[in-house]
Amino acid sequence: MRQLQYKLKTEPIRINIVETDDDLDGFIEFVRNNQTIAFDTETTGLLIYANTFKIRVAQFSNASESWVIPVERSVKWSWLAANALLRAKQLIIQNAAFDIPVVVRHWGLDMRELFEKTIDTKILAKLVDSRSVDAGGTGDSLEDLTAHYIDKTTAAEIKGLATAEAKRLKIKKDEYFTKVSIRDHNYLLYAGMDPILTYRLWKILGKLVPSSARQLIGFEHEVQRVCTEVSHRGYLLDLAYAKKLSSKLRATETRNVNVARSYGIENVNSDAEVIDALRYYGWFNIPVSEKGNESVNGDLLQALQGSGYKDLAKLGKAIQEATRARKWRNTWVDTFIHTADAEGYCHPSINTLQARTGRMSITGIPAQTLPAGEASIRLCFLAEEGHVSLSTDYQAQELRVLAALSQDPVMLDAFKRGLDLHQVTADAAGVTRKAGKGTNFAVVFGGGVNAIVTQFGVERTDAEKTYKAFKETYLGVAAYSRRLSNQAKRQGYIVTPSGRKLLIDPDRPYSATNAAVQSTARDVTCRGLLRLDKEGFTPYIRLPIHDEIVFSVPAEHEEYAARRTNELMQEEMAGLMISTEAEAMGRSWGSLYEDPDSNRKYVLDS
DNA sequence: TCGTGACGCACC
DNA sequence: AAACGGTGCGTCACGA
Repeated sequence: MRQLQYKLKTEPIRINIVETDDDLDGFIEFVRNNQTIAFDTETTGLLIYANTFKIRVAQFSNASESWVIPVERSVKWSWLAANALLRAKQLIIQNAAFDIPVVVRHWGLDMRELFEKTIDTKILAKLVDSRSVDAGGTGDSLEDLTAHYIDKTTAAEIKGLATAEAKRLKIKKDEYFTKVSIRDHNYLLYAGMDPILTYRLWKILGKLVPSSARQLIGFEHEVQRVCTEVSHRGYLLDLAYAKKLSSKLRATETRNVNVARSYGIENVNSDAEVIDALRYYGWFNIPVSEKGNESVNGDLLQALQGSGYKDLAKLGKAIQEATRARKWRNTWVDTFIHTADAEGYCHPSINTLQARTGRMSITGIPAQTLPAGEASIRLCFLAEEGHVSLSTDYQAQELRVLAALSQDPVMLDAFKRGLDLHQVTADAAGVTRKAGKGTNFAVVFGGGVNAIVTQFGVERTDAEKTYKAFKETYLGVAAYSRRLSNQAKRQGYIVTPSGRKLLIDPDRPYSATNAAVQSTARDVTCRGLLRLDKEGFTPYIRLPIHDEIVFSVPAEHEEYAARRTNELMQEEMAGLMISTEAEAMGRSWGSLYEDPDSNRKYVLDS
């Protein structure tokens, strides 16, 4: 058997590499003697559901001894590794949302069984400090956490490994994990070290989770399990439609690129070229970015179209349409086509605790950033055969949460009476609903008059008037914001009602209100998600998106599903109902967005 | 040839 | 007195 040594600071680490069947006895004994085991895999990439995806190595560790099983070399070894997972009483994994679906898909293990005995160090780390490294926090990757909690040198070696090794082996970095020899010393050494570090992080982080947040540990693991099940099941792609849309977008791009070319612009994405051309045609009003660079943006292209100069208008429109068509194709449609699995399902990656407020992020199907109120992209996704799409979302979720948290009597009363809060704010200032709405949102975001003007396009005098009226009308919100802001100043953090500790930047204490609202709103959605799960809805969930959950439900039960998802998702918070609305239509997700008046079948308020 | 910063643009 | 919160992704430009 091959053994490697590593020195973690001063402590010797032993890494055992299985090379022949004779080496397995030691591994079996290790599994028998260690009820709690840290687990990790090395794979050929990150796209778990791609045809070419393979598990290369499986690693099992305690604090100082690691077993590396090159499962790629033997079905029997894969089987033994799978069995080790079944035998373990407790698994410690860094980012179980990756490794568990990997072994479920490739070794046929049961997802729920694995999640139920897993502690994810990434979840623990997020509950200790949810900030990214850029924001002054610990980050949540194994490397960043190792650097912060264990040892900087080790972290640097791991972080630099793939780059350095790719260079040494004269291959691209992306190819390293696929092409490196399964017997490569460094590859095996660092594969062996990963679960050692994970195990040690578990020991350290377990003690650091604040007492207020301890109740969230179980909750967050449940949320992760449900979301990983959703991701694992995937969302059915309408491949024929997607391909048609892709060529349509390509045609639009080509047509408009040719127009731009006739004005001397080869690359519509190059700001420098576009600006040169505009100057040539007599347009000198070029926006300047925050860093002082001239740049092309939507406002400029819009201004050209309204300029009254035929050529400039034509050029502005062409550039806008070309770049949009290209972006839509690259970002959405072609990505869906290329990442769909063999059965035609796309698998969103759901990071249940991505943002510092705890908000989720969804990549793969970047569901959170699809064009709003626009059907064509969502028409790529279908409910199952015989099913329809159902979307249930919270109504004015963040504003209701703000009302509940602040207990502002005017806001609470307005919601309880079913009034339109944007109009209530507008009326208090005698301005348009648009100004009222902008002000409501700006305040939730922690902004002031400037935010209302620049973000929501409100006249400055109206913005000033409405902002003032907001403060005078919702005295409870103002008091709540002061309270939170003072707390953040005094102790550097706030604690949300669920017990989540949110560290607030000392130079931005006013952001505490937004942090509390955003984080609590996220908790509302996640609690709803768990109630849905408990009642067996998980197989029908396709995507959670901030304040909304998208389902595929059997057509004959759509009315029941609409009613029941409403009942399960809504919840009362400090006397105010955070209510929902369910909407069902055709088979495609996009059908919820097209022709809303004529085709809508069910719209049920909670 | 890569990784990264800056930017714009999608969203809640 | 005033304060723009949280994300992901594609592209270009630039420097190692």
